[in-house]
Amino acid sequence: MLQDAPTLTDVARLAGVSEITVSRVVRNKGPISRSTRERVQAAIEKLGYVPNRAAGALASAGAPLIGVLLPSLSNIVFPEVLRGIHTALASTGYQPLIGVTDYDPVKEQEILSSLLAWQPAAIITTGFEHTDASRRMLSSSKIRVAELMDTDAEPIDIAVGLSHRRAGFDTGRHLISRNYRRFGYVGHDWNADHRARLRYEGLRAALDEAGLELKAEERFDGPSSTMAGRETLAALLSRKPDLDVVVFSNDDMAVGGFFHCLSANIRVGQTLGLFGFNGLDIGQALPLPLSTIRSNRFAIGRIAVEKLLETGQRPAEKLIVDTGYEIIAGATA
Amino acid sequence: MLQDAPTLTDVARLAGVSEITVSRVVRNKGPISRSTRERVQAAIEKLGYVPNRAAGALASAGAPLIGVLLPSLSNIVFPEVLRGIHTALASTGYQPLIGVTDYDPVKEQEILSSLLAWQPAAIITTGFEHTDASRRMLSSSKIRVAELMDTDAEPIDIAVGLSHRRAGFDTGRHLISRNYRRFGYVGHDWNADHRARLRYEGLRAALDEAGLELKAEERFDGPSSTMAGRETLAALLSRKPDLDVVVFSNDDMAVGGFFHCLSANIRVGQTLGLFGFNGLDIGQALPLPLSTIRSNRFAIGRIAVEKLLETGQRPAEKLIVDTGYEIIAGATA
DNA sequence: CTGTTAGCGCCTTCAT
DNA sequence: ATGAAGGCGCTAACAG
Repeated sequence: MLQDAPTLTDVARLAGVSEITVSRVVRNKGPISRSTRERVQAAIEKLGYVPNRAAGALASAGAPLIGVLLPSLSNIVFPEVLRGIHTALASTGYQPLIGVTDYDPVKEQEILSSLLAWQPAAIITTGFEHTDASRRMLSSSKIRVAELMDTDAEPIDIAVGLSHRRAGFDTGRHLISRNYRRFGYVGHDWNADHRARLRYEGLRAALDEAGLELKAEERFDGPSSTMAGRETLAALLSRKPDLDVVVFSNDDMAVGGFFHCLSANIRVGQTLGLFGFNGLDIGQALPLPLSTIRSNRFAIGRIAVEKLLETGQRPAEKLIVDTGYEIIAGATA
Repeated sequence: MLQDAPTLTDVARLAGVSEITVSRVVRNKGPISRSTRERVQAAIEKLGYVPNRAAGALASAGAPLIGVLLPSLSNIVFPEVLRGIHTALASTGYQPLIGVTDYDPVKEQEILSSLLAWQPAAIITTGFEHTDASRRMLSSSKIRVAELMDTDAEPIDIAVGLSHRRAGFDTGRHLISRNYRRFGYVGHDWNADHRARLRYEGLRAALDEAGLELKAEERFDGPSSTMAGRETLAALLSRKPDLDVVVFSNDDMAVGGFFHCLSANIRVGQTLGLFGFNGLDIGQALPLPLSTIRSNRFAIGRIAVEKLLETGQRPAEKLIVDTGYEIIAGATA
């Protein structure tokens, strides 16, 4: 801590006012005459006073913090959500307190309880998969809660995201309309990534509707990565070489698939179509821009914060904000 | 906040002991008899008691928080450092409080002061470029401070990172030993990214020592990205086609350069060598693994936390931990 | 527009 | 091994 950090009392004494007056100036709250405000501000600067947030939080039963629970920092998607959160928070005086759950609801519960111990103004979490205890903590508290990424279930308070099922469905529809018929799928571990599974199911539904089927699928047993995409596509094609398009669980995997095609001399977009999900920059910088779906990750984070801070009280109505998605036609499918 | 959250008092009453006894059980501190501990723990579970951290922080003049200042979340390097920090923190009871500075020392200073307001146990920040005011806040407080990424200057307390100047120098040496002579350089904005500039200077020094020079260089005016690397290499080669190797400010840029070569039918590793910095997964998943240097970003975050928590007091001696780097020979240079 | 009073929930210090 | 008293720095609620 700061050594001998000055307190409200010190400032008040120097400015010749009471503590509460300084407090009001600091928080910019309540009516203060121009002259006292200036006197107080001078004293604050002179002493280099910085309010003690712990004291403030205790006295007002609430901290200017937003608890943020992310499943992972390895998947670039979540740093981007976090960037959106940070951007929206920048001018508000709130700060994010971050926890990483490793896609584990039990770990989420532990971290949640330690975040709640700070009496944050709101909690931002990911998806709808929580333990009963987490759900209870969140419901019995009255703080605002945003569940991000997904809109395919009923939120506790606010949901911000997109329908992954529909995104998968539209992927299928889009590719069918481009005359692809022999579909393959390359995925990663979806016990962890529930939303990848929803997209897969949407894809299957679209194929079904058109009387088509997945000719082959292969799932890497681990998190998504470029290397995993590369190796898993290789494995898929060695089993089933005559596919005309492969849908990947996300762009990381698809970019890896693209690299495999380069190595194996497969003409992407002609012999074989490739389709991703997310619309990452890397995919669009490829020699052939990746065909994919843009999920609006930055917007998800930003909008979540905006909605959460609109009202301190949880409204009667649950709110679902669909941030949508767009198909990026690209050149790989 | 939790509605009617139970307090120490409630637990104490239920367990038939005094508050301080409960406090001791919760913090696992001081002598407690087996039987009272169990009685108290039962009461805690029964009530679902969660300690109020704000009150704890106020009473003990210090919060179980680590302030973390990162320049950016867009550059994958920093989420990886953060991952290391999180991993090391996981079992300690400390939580990270994160601020993003956008490479702006003034913004850093503002965020620093608001982090310090929580009385954190330590501050982790990036590089050595701080405002005088920041430096004063950090010095006059007695809390531990780690400055990450870099070891090319004197730290306030602890530095954890690598010498970017030497990394640049070794890049030059390595490429010269592989008989490259006609060097080009593709960079990004180094007003923001000071360390990219150090690597550049190291490279120049190595060339100098060998009686060589940079035949051409081009810097993108903005942050590094795959697309920037792609376009900037194209620009460089259109001006100066007869280079035999190009060094990039980092892997993102180099991967973009690789993509340009694919599009322009330049045979990488034969007609033209490419060299990056960081050792990102994406570079190693390319059809030709990228020649680059592995910086140990995860380790930097992890070690910083370990060292910071070793002692609460700042030791007399400043500590510099060199996490080193390795040349990844790769296949592109 | 400014001040007084009374805690917020916990921990430190000292006693027993 | 346990407890009593007091205060950390701030703010809510009310007065004036």
